[in-house]
Amino acid sequence: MEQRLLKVALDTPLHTVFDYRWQPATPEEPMPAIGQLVVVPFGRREAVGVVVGHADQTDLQADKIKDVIAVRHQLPPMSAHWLALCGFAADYYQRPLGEVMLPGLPKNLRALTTVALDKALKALGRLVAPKKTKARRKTRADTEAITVEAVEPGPQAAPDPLQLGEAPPLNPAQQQAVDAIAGARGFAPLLLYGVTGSGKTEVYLQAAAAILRRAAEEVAPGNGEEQTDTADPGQPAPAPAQILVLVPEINLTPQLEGNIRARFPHLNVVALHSGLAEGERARNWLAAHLGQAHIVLGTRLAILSSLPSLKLIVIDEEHDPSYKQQEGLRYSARDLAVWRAHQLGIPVVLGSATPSLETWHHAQAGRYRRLELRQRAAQQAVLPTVKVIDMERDKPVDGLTAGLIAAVRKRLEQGEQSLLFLNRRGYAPVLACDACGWISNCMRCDAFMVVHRPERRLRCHHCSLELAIPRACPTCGNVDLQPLGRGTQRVEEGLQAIFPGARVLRIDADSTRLKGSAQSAFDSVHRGEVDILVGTQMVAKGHDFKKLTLVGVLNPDTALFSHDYRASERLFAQLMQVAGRAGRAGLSADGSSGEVLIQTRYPHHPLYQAVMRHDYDGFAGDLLEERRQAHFPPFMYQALLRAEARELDTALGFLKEAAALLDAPAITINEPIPMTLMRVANVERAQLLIECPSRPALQGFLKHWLAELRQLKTRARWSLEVDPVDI
DNA sequence: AGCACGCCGACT
DNA sequence: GTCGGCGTGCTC
Repeated sequence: MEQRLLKVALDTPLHTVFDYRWQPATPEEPMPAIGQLVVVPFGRREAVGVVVGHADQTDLQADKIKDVIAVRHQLPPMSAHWLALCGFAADYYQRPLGEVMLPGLPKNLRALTTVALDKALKALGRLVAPKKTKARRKTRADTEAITVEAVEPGPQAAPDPLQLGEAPPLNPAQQQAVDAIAGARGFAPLLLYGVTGSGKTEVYLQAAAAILRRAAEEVAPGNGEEQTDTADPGQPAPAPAQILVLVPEINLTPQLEGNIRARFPHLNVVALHSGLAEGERARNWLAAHLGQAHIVLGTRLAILSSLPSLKLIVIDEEHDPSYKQQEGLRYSARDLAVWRAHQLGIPVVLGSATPSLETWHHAQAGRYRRLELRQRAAQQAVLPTVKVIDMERDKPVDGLTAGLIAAVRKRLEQGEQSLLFLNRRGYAPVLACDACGWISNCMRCDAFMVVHRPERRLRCHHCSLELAIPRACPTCGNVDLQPLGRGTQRVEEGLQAIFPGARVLRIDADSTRLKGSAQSAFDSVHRGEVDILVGTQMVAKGHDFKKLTLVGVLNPDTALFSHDYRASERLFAQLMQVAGRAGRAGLSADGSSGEVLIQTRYPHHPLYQAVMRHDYDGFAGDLLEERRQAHFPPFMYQALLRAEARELDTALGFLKEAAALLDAPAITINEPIPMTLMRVANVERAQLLIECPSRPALQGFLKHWLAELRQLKTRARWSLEVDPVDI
């Protein structure tokens, strides 16, 4: 019997694919290929799905099967590799296939009409062509300037589209890294381990250049001659190779995007992240899918994009927590990148000054090759001096010790910039009544409402409930309510009082709520219009402030005693990262290197001691040993079953039932426990941790267990997270 | 998840 | 008499 049925993946939480009948509209219409997008009726509505298989029979009753409505023939089908990637992610994270495949597609491709899709396709056929001619014109001008002394190129010679912007010379360690990446054959996971400012970006750029160049030579051995016979003038030629560069947050790394575009002026570089407008996102996604884009620079979601000629994946700041999606399909873009590279047999570069312990462990075990950059690449730049200020001896006033104030004053006098880092936004984390003990609890969450003084509001950072700051205590009427502790707003206020003439700027989620305001804030720092910058982790990433020579860390101690065993790993990375902001451009006016001052009550804590020595190796070694002994990741694989309900007992009851359901050797099912933040927005939450030293054994168990769980009748909403990061 | 159907309370 | 609450059930 002829194959007339299509297996279609749809974006629904149902763990199945759906069968549809296909009838050609005309006798010539070809059967939709696997990977093709189709429109199908689904329940009362219509939906776009992906064809994942062909069949000629089904168990379903014939009258239940509906016809495919339309086939998106104008789009080439998704590649077998992309389908395999989605299949892996669906299996691994225990989610339906359609939930992996479809939410990652731009909305314009999932629309029921093709208007936006056709517009984007048309724009790509047109937009890229003029861009190319423009680039060529520029090339010709460059060539003329250079060829005055060089050999005159033949009049017919086409300009080399791979001609690159000027690349600075590499130091030996960088050169070795580039050679290792570009020279890799087959799957090659490489850890590029180098402190901030050691020139990792240059390694990415030159390795990318080498790979693109080699691919171009393989495609056209005739030394840059164009294949004119097959080329369709309206359709740009596919890129000989594609490079995917992942960054944690694109808005915080505009410099990288600028560097890539400047280095590869003749290549098609596209961005993929959630901040793009729909039209642009669709165009960029299509440029990648059609093979037109040479370089895709994106956030974690870009790992699920279609890249038919992918030859290299780079993950910058691979340790960054934002590579883990924290809702829906809770995937790790870093882990999927490694899988993808493995499946394609290509190199994947994991870059970091403070690698995740998982990656470090792989490198130590020899599974990942370690490439090390020991020195800062800029000639005068040296590592900043890190010191601790003992808050027991130098008591802070308004959160600032005399030592830190003196250091800031010195930088002011030298006309240099200071950055004060504090991971707490708002004015004060809690408002309290001295008289009766009332504190500003959120009425919907187990959390305090944070004082926001400029807005004169109390805000819950978990459910975003807002109230005006009460004028008097709601329980006893006392008018003297005290803000306890301090956030960035209060530090900003304190600094203004201490340094009345200084220009203080606060950068945090509150001050940059408006679109584009973060960029303009950073620009004003770059222009030297700011003396003292106060900020949360937003300021720790990416930015290279030339005049910044002092970094003060106000009170990082809380992370030392967190119940989350990953807190110290994160704190170390954060301190190293923010420390890297100091003195990137070179020496301070007084001849010293950049300076980092950490205010703490525990100056002898091993974590701070390691930061002072810039000793990631030692710190990571100790931490890994602790993890080994405590049977924590990366020596243990975990999954977390979460449940939430209006009543805590409903959630706990479900988890207890789940825990009793199946037993398996080597699988540890812990006691269900209420979550640290038990109640959010009036929903009670609890969780159950499952552990196993073998990843395949855990995977096998989860598959059966979840099938059973789906049979349970419960009022609790539940979800499973594989490889959880926040426990 | 959507989006239906379905069966009980307060409104014009 | 209708609007609408969200419980239950289905989607090829």
